[in-house]
Amino acid sequence: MTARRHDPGRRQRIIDAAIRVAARDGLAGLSHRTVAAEADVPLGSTTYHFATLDELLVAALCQANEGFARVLDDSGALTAPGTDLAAGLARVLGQWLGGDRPGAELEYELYLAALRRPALRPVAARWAEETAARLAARVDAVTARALVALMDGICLQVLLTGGAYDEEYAREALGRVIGHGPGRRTGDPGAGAPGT
Amino acid sequence: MTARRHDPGRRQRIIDAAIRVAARDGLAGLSHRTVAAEADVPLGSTTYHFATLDELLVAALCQANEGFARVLDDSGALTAPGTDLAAGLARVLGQWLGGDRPGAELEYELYLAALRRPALRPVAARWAEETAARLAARVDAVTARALVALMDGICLQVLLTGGAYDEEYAREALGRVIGHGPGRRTGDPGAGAPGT
DNA sequence: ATTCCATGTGTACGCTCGTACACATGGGGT
DNA sequence: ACCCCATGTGTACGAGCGTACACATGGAAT
Repeated sequence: MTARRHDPGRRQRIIDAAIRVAARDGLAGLSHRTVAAEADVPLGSTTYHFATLDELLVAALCQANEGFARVLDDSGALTAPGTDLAAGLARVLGQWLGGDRPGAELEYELYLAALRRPALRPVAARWAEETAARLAARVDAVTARALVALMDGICLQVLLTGGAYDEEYAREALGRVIGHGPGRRTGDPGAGAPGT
Repeated sequence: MTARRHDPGRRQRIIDAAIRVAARDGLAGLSHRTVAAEADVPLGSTTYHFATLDELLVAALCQANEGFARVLDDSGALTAPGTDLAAGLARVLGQWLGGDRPGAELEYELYLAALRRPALRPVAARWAEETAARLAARVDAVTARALVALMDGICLQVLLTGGAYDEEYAREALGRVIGHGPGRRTGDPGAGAPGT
């Protein structure tokens, strides 16, 4: 296992190169050759470590999935029981979408690729489950699932339509999903007034 | 303009063929040649009517977008003021996802392609706006936007993870988003109990 | 010391692709 | 009647692709 005679980090460097290529040119621009060029390794090396592109995509998606999870964990929105969860999640989404837009687009493109590539589905499903599990520290399981779905949908609309992210709108929508569950109420039922 | 000497429906037939190809093999399998073969027209004809693949995608997405809209309209969920909107929407999603799964996957794949193809973004944005506008007949604008996002996220998770669609869960989540707004309350706050 | 094989490297084949281009044809404006 | 050009058709070219394969190399097992 420890035997990597010449280039111990070769495999990892290929994955990193694939992520850079996909972030720059999209999944459409990802091929054994482009990755090999980006990683500065010969073509045969990429085909040796990842016989098929799907294998490489799975490895890249697994690695990219950690991006949002890290932002979520670092935010402390889940660990502080007294805080407003909806506001915390809305802020996390803003950080993620605003901080590294190309990276966010890449993560989402890899995630969405599961629609047509069955090999990626288990990885995508695992990401959704793990995110829901993190949220389950603050709310019940059904609410957690719904929150993941809503966050997915909000991100989707921002990234797809190219529109700006509206944190206050996100907070309001997330708050409604949390509101009826056993999670903390924001304490002001009038916040979601129909007027506006 | 009315001048279509030999094959008046040529352009439309190419769009239809593109949709069939994309539904069968995915966007990755869509090319001028595959579309030409499916439509039974020579290669040059597809390049003549759609100089670039993006043009063809835009035309296909515009046409595919009508799929969900039709299901939504036919359901009557929006036109009957006295009914439970959340339940109606949940049922519509079930019909759409269960009725023509390949068609639904195609619609979503085209929709999601807007992430990397700016040419598709206006079309994707228009779909979201129009859907929200339809919902605005029953709820306020903010709620309508949130409902679209949540429906997007729910469909996404079903299609991406390959899991089954849970209509009762969808009804509950949609109901919470509507609940705080001017829409009808379901009247049973205990429905979202953490137990199940 | 010798052997073995996981790993690394270079090259070639056949395929599909987008694009370009030359030519055919016939309806519509003149 | 005539010509024009939008439309239709066939073919070719160069590029990039996945894949396969033959060969190089040097730790590790013996």
